[in-house]
Amino acid sequence: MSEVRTDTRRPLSRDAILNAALTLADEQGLEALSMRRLAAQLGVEAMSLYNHIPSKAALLAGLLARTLMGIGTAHGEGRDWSDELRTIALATRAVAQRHPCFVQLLTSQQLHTDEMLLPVEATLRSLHAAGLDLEQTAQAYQTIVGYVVGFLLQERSGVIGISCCGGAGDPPDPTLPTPNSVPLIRRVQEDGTAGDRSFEFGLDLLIAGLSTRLPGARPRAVG
Amino acid sequence: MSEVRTDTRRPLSRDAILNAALTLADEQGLEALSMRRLAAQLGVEAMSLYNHIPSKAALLAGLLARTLMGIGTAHGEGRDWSDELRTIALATRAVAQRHPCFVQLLTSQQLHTDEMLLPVEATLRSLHAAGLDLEQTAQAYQTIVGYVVGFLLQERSGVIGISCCGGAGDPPDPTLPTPNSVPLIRRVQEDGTAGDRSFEFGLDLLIAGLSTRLPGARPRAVG
DNA sequence: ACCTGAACACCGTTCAAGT
DNA sequence: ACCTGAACACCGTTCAAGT
Repeated sequence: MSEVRTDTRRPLSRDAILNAALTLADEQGLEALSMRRLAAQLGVEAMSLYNHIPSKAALLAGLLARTLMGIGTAHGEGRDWSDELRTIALATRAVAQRHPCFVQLLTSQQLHTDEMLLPVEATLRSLHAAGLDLEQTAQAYQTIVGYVVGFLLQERSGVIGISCCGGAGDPPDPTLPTPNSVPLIRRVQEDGTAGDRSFEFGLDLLIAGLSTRLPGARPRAVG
Repeated sequence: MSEVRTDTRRPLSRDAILNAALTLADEQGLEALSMRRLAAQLGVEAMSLYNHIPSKAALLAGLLARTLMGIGTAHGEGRDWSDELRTIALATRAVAQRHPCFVQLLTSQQLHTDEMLLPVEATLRSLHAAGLDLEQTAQAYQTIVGYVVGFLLQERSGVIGISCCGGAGDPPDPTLPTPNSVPLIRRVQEDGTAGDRSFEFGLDLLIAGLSTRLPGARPRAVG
């Protein structure tokens, strides 16, 4: 309203842009995040953003890096590598629950900047330091991360899986379209997919399997 | 050249459109698939497509349904449910290798039409018929599909994981940008991620775990 | 019935101009 | 140094018009 209180309108930094972008993507979905809409939200013209961020791809990379940081490093939080893997898996799921756009962010771009690779590096280091050799480290990482991301994809936005049509999309048809074409899916849905329990079920299955197959476990990394 | 041989230019059906779209997406990447470019490839104007396909979303749904069909149903191909799960997992990976755009197709939209849900239904039926109850069926399905899709995401296009920066994107920087910021990732990459072996390692880990935890296995479904 | 041109409301991004 | 308007090359989609 009044152009006297210019103090309230903050000076538009890269950080402020990332903040606004993240809440916009979380609340309205990643597909609603356009440079023009983001600028409008910040009370500024679209082209002003390019003074702080080189491209939209860089913006998305920044969002992914920022959310990835929320996973943490789990350094020394577990007594052995399997505890650390478990901690990281649960932390990843927590981030996905805190930020609805996280999984889509993660699965729609490469981890090509060092900033985004840091959490990966930290996890690998944590496994390696716990006593796994290079191949075992890669194996454990790849298996667990595969499971976690795949599960989250099913959980969020109903992609792939069975989850009850929830997520970003609108309900496909209020009136059941074809009543009995896929009956078992409906029954499984009505039975209810037990989210937390189901996630930890598979997670513990994997970790237990890895523990018996990868002998390198050590009680505590010294130094 | 000659407008006499109109016979060679096929009459543009939904099927021909899907075929052209799939090869375009496989060869140039899903982000290169636009209605206008697809039409140009078919020697037609963009708006002509709307006579056969209601929207771009429907086009993508059709592509996903078509590629999903390639997984097959694995009905009676395995001796028990764990063999059937294994068959489905390997078939899914085979589709991903045959169609570079498959994983992106799968992780970027919901399975909201019955056409796309049919392979899921077939898999569930196969598990249920093998002796698992409803909750066990959901559990086994969710765990395996999570792992498979997550692994494929890492494998294709270097999303998430460690894989050697390959995939749809161009190499981020020929001159190594920051030589020692993420040293362990580089070492793991150079060590080489053993694709097939790594996939089956985790897969068998999961299936073995499921086998011991889900007691409902039966040697052969009767009828 | 099927194809088309023009048009609409959006995109990301560049660039010369403003302050 | 930072913001802006106009412009460019793209999108998906509608609609009235052609055959």
